[in-house]
Amino acid sequence: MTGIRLKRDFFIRDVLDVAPDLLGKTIVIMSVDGVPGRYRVIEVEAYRGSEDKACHASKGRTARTEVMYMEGGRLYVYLIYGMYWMLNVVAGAENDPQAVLIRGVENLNGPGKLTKKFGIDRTFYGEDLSKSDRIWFEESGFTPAVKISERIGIDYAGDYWKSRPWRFFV
DNA sequence: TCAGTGATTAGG
DNA sequence: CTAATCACTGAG
Repeated sequence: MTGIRLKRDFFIRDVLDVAPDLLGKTIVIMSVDGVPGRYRVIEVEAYRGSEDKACHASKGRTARTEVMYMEGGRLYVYLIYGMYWMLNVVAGAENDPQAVLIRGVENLNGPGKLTKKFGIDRTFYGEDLSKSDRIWFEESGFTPAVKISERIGIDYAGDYWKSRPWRFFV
C-alpha cells in the first residue's frame, strides 16, 4: 500500500502541529538491497526552538544543530550515549530551530532500536525528505486518535520544559 | 538500578 | 588539550 510523499510544506509548520500530524503516517526506508520498508509512525516528541531547554538548539547554533536552523523537511540525526542514532525531522521556518524525534513505529518501539533496524547513521544528517531516494514519509489515509504526555529522558531541562505536553503517541 | 560507549561541547 | 554530558537500551 503506497501513498503520496509528504511535501516540504507539510514540515514548514510549527512543530506542535507537525509532530502529532506525523502519527499514522508511513515512513519509507530503503534497505541496502533496494527493497523499501514501510512503517507506521506511532510515537513522536516535539523539540521547539532556542527557548526550549530540552532542545539541542537551546545552547545556540553549533555544527551539530545547524540543520535545525534550516527550513523544515530535512533530517536531524545524531549519536547518543556512543551507541544510538536518533532520528529527527526538522520542522518550522528557516532560523526557527525545531525538530520531531521519531520515538516509535508499529511493532518497533524505542528511538535507538528503530534507527538500528533502519540502518540510520550520520550519512542521513541533513537528508532532504522531499527529494531523497532512500527515506521519506507518505500519507497513509489513517488518522489515529492522538494521546499526549510529557517528554521522556529530559530531566536536565528543568521542571517547566520537562512538563510540556509535547510527546504524542497512538 | 546501572554500565556501556563515543561524539559533542565548553572551558583552560 | 581535558572532562562532563547525553532526546537510550538491556541486563540483573
